[in-house]
Amino acid sequence: MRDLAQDLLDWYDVHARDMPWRVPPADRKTGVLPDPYAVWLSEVMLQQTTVAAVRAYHAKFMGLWPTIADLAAAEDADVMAAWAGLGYYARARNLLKCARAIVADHGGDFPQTNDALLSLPGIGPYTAAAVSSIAFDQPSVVVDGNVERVMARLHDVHDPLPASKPKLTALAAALTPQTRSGDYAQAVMDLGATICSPRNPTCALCPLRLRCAARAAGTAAELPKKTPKKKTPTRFGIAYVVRRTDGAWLLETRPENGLLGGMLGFPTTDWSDTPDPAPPVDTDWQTLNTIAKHTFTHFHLELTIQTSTTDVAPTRGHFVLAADFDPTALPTAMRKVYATLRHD
DNA sequence: CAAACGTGGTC
DNA sequence: TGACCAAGTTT
Repeated sequence: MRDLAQDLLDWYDVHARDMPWRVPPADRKTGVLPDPYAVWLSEVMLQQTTVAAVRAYHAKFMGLWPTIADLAAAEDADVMAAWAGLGYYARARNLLKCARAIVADHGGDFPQTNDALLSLPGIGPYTAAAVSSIAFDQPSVVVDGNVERVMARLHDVHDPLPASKPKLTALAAALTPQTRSGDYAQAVMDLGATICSPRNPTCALCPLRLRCAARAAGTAAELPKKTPKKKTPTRFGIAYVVRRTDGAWLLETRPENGLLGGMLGFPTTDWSDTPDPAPPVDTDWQTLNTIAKHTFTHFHLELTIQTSTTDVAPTRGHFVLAADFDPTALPTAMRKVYATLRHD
């Protein structure tokens, strides 16, 4: 009886998705492996993020910092600015920590084993397995959202996530081959991203359809089950937009930890049900008619915008000359505040 | 272990 | 409009 993994690899040989950080299966068969730096960068960017969103950022980072030594030597603010808009900013902070640790502790060479990678900042179970298998062909067990879904359907597992994760991981481990490990990891994820998709899976085209338990039971589309989430609350705040009389903008680098940590933005109040006003300058304020709205993972935010022009020294933040102000270096929530200024 | 942590696309 | 979803990690 043919191996499930072999069926998947045969499918991947024909249907592998094209990505700039990848080496196609035909080339991998001749012994060519991808640049581990490019693979690691892609995997961190791909955490909870679509391939479509990652492509441009990956190209930008590889252009600005072609090697891990270049990235390790970069300024924090430049890296955070380049990451702006991609989200989950702790990833960018940990990306730098990881690059510097590899340069300082590993001579600039990527660790090749799952366990060694796991000890680095921003590298958890998924990323350690992905990098060790894709960049070094180690037989690590890669379990991401795609693999969870494929395993849940293949074995018709109805227990809800995240409680069922250990069971799905064990099923994935039983299927992981000892050879072509990198291709296999990418094959399962490609299958989950295309054929075995969350909604309307195209089972008729699936290389595993004849041995899929959920396909037989007619339950594929409703798996994996997930425990229901709470509905997202709305929080409120004030964003302060201060211009100096020479046109300079008052901006503030947010604290390392917490929401939008380490990112540049306009000074704001805290974000809560009833925020305390916290203007960064003692001056007269004008309130805009339009409210900037933005949704984060776990709450909606409605920001009232107050503006002023003053040369009074602020109590927090720093002025950035108009010529040096780049709105694309702001996270999306702050870009919406900026965009509101000209449309209000 | 549950919660925090972004964003853009889709239904 | 709103809820769900995407190659998770950290605390």
